[in-house]
Amino acid sequence: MADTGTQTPRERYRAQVRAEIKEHAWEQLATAGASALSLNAIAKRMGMSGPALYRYFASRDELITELVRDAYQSLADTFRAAATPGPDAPALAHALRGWALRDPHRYLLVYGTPVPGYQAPDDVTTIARDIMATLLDACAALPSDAPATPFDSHLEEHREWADGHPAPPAVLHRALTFWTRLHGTLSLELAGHFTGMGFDPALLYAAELDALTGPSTH
Amino acid sequence: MADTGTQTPRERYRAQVRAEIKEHAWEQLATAGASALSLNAIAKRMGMSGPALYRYFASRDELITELVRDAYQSLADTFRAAATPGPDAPALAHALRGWALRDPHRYLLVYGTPVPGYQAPDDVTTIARDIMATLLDACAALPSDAPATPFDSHLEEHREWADGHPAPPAVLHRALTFWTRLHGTLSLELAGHFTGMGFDPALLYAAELDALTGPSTH
DNA sequence: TGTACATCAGTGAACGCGCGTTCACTGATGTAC
DNA sequence: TGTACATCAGTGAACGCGCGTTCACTGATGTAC
Repeated sequence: MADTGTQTPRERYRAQVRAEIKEHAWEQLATAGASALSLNAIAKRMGMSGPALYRYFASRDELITELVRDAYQSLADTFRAAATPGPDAPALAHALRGWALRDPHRYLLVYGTPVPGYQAPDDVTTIARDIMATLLDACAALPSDAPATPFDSHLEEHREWADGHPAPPAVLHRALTFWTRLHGTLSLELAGHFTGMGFDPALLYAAELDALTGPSTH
Repeated sequence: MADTGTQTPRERYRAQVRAEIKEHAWEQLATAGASALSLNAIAKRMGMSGPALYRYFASRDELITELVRDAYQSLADTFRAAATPGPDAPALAHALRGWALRDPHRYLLVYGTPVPGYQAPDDVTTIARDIMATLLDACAALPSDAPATPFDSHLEEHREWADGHPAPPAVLHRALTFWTRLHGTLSLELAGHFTGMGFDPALLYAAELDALTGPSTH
């Protein structure tokens, strides 16, 4: 990630094995679920002995933390890329859904049922704020015609989470709404609650997006 | 649940112990998470030996299935109670949030990250449809002024999930939207994604409800 | 270019643990005559 | 009311398993002179 140029061969090898461990971890996450993640199983699938992994991760918890961090970072990168041509809420929405469907377990590691007792490290919060900032930019660029609601004034007094972003409360509200509505359809879809219902989840998602941005953008 | 009158003492005792096991299971679910549910641990906390529980549940999976079923049924009952004075969407919304906050792990067992490989039994689907029916009734009673969307016509052709309910597509759409939006804020709140953000999740939830029903109902 | 030494990846054995589940058994509770 | 039998709740031992993690060790890779 940083300083790739001045790596010694040993450092490069370490980074490579670490990455390979994480790849196997993702695989295992996808097939067996988050709580079944086992260092021994990963080692076995890599053709190594169990204790060998302790050269690369101090504990199982550290590996999970790393996976969570990577998941957040990957979403932040995806968002940033979707917003590079300029702030664009529909583009963010599509990027979010694509990112989630590409690897549902990565999405669930971030937004799924929290692991009891697990505490996300500080830098994850930083990345989360970065994601929110991109979203706020996009919502600020949206044409605004919605009337002010009581919740808007509540937000005016509780805007620390916007991290200094100059958006007016209506935009803060819209960003939150954007976030919760898309997450609502997406998480129900990923949890399988729409299977067997007949309709196309993608269209429901698109309908929610339209309601948020105005049908004109479609 | 059924036939309580003609129970023999032995049957009554069985039912009692089964209930006690489930209570301990919920407790353990709340403290250790869904995947850490252990028959042995439950038995120990009840002052029994591990194998004793096999008189009451054929396996760990059967116990979990029973918990899932109970969770669905309890939501269905809550919904039905909230709709007894008459179909009332805001009442359902408040009932849903109350039900979720009263026991977050029960909510998460239904709507959280799905356990890989776990397949819900058929009667759960039946209960889920019952819940949806109550919601459809409430949405049908709501004043309707929204313009028809492209998704509405898609729903017109994919309405099997409404299980014969005569609601027009706009109502189907509204019911789905009701469901996904409330779930969106609720699940993010329960997963802790709003902690440290400053605003009051209850107000965001109320704002979403207002947007769904029109501010007049508040 | 060669030798001595330090670094470090990986191994295998071991520890203690808890899990789900089976099995043969004991002892109490209920039933039939 | 009393005896013989069937039912069934619960026990303790056992099986096999996989887990996270530690430890002392081997052997290869890099570094310093």
